[in-house]
Amino acid sequence: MAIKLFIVDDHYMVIEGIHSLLKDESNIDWMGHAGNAASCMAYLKQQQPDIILMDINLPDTSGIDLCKTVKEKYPGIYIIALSTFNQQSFIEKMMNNGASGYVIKNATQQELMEAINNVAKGKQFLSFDAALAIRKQEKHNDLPLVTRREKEVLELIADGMTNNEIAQKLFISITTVDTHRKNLLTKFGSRNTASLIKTAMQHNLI
Amino acid sequence: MAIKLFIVDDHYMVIEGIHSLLKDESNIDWMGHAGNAASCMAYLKQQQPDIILMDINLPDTSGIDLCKTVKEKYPGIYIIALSTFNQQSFIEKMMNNGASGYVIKNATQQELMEAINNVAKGKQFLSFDAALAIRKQEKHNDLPLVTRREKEVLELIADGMTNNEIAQKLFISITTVDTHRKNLLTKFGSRNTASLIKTAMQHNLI
DNA sequence: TTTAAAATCATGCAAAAAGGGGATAGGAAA
DNA sequence: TTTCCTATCCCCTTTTTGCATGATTTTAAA
Repeated sequence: MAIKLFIVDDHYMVIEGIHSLLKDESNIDWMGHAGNAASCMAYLKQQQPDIILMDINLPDTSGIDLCKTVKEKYPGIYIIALSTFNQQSFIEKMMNNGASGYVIKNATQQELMEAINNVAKGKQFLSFDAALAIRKQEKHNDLPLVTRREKEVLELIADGMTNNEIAQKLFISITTVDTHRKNLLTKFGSRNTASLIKTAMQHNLI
Repeated sequence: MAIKLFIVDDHYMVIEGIHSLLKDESNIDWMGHAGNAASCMAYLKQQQPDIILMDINLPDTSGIDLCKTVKEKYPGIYIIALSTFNQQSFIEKMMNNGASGYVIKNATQQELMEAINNVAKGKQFLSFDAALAIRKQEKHNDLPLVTRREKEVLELIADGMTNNEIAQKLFISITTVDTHRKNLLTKFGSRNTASLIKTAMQHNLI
């Protein structure tokens, strides 16, 4: 029985590339493609594939959110995340949202087929590079753990507010805001606000 | 006479996609591909294509830098930038570095061929979306114009250095650094360093 | 070559942040 | 229960910024 495959990606060249890679595979039933989250959901109302290859960057909703939505409504569909980047945070988020695999867009035909076949059997599959990225992240876990309140304060700092203004906005004392600020500096290993904001943004925390 | 075409892109699926799109075109001579800047330069020592389709994001050097290098050594080769994003800054940088065209990766076969044919004749070509992005940017030019020195100072600020340290590093007076800082704040309309760094990063200036 | 912009330098003051030291209360986990 | 974490609060000192208001010299463009 052929595996029914559907693709969500806004890049025509990528769709064409995958199609070209898989067109000679007898056990793949190419169902078509969608260029954004909305038309993907519309398609799923009509037909359900076995596996969706889903790009992380979509023009409307992000692939990460779409993945969650699809899995909620159609838990039987397996999803393989597609991405240009093997960024730990993306991989994690997709897997947490129910994806069964993660393949980087420079994967070979063999790698892609391996991913599809594994996932079709209910297994998980991570690209070699993706697995590497995850392991690297596990080793030196350098993204600081900020608490809810700290993140809140961090965002207000980034918006240009002073401790005083933040204190008024959050109905807490200036000294409390100052403490959070100091803790943020310590956690990020930053010397001052400027480098704090920079590294926080690099970690996508703002 | 067929147009000799070479591709630099680190994503196998994209290469396969383009290959698939162009394989039936009689006036395209597919010369092969490179997955990074280094192997592209190595290839060019042996043979020179007429046109290079060049991805902006490469694993080693960025496509923006590679474009400049190639045009310096082989000014006769036309370069078409390939990108997932139609970000004004990327488009501008590539064109400034000698690229003749900019095509987004969701371009159709027709659009791609139009780009190649135009560029082969020495003309310029921008994807519809890319042209739109450029025009949009020209209209409400909200990204502040920072001078070389200001940008230099900005980056050092983002690295957590104080005015004093920056002054020592750049061999200028503290008051000069302070002036640059003030001008940056004014240009960005920021209230303080925190929001300055945030908006600067959002504009990809850091 | 004239003009405009960029880069350089200065003084003084008020506001804010950085860095040091602590303290208390509540909740979750061990 | 005790320990750890989070969130809250306070005092003090020094450093750094932010803001105002000036000026001179390169450098680039018209």
